[in-house]
Amino acid sequence: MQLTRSVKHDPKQRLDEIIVKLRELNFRITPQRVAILRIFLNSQDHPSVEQVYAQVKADFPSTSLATVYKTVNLLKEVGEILEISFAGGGNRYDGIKPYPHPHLICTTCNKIMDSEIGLVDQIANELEQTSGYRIVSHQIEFFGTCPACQKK
Amino acid sequence: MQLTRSVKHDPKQRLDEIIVKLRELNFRITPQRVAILRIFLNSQDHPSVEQVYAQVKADFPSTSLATVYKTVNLLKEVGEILEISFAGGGNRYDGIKPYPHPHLICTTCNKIMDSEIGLVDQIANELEQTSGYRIVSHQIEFFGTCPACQKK
DNA sequence: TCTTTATAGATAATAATTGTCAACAATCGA
DNA sequence: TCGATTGTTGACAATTATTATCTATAAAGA
Repeated sequence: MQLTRSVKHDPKQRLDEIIVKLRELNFRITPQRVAILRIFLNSQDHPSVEQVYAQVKADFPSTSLATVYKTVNLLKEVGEILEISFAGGGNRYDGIKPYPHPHLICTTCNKIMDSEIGLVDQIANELEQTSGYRIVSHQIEFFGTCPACQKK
Repeated sequence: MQLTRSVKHDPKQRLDEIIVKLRELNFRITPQRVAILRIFLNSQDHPSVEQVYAQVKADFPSTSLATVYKTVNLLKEVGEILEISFAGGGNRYDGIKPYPHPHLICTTCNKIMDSEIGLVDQIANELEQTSGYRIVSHQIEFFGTCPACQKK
């Protein structure tokens, strides 16, 4: 099992690639979709649907929240954004590394930080052997306090 | 950081211990709370609030869903049940091993299986060093298909 | 340009959970 | 054991996050 994959992050190139992909899958390229996609490709901070909504509305005031949700689901389904879900509030999304990877989540300010752990694939393989499950994905979140919040 | 702790599982003894603990914390011991606690201490299968509700109602038909939610929150706060939350449906709970530990979740039948990974504490320690976060908890879930569902 | 049909936007509906509050009952002290 | 105190229950309203519905619109291909 190989869960992770490498995606070089060049927002402009990825935007073009994703547009081609969506077109191939017979989805239409609307200005709203492009705007939302751009936001994801340029956000380092794992935005929520509500945050994306606020940003799209800045340039595109008529956009509906429902459209953001639909686009988020679409991008999730084609594998171009990753959903991060945990108790307490809405889901968060990662459009830069859209494959499962561990996160460090600050329970004070809600900041989410990426972290790569090389061992994940090995652990998943071991678990497959011992449990008989066929593992296809994972969700690994560590909760605590970020350096900035520790100082307060 | 030591996230895991060992809790021997003797439902009767734990019931008594938790009751003493709740009393010490000035919470009242009501029949509803005892009934719900018993259910958690005897469920191997990570029940949802709705499932617990159905079970309590069997012996105690007047119980309200709100009471189940309130009791779940209480038990969560005093650290005697673990909340397992992931996208798609309601939270699930573990009253047998109420400390963070990895799970294998079948995306077909929703069965949740426990799994111990010795490496978790080491990984958390490493992440603390490299990130500066102070880690206090984690949530590690692997998703896939359980052996039974693979056969279908 | 015209036609087809997926999509956007508005809003209703749903699901899970939390808040409110009066009646009740667990606990403690006399 | 009884009575007073106050935390808890149960019923239900409210909230939050998300999805479904439906009509007008606009993207894409002929």
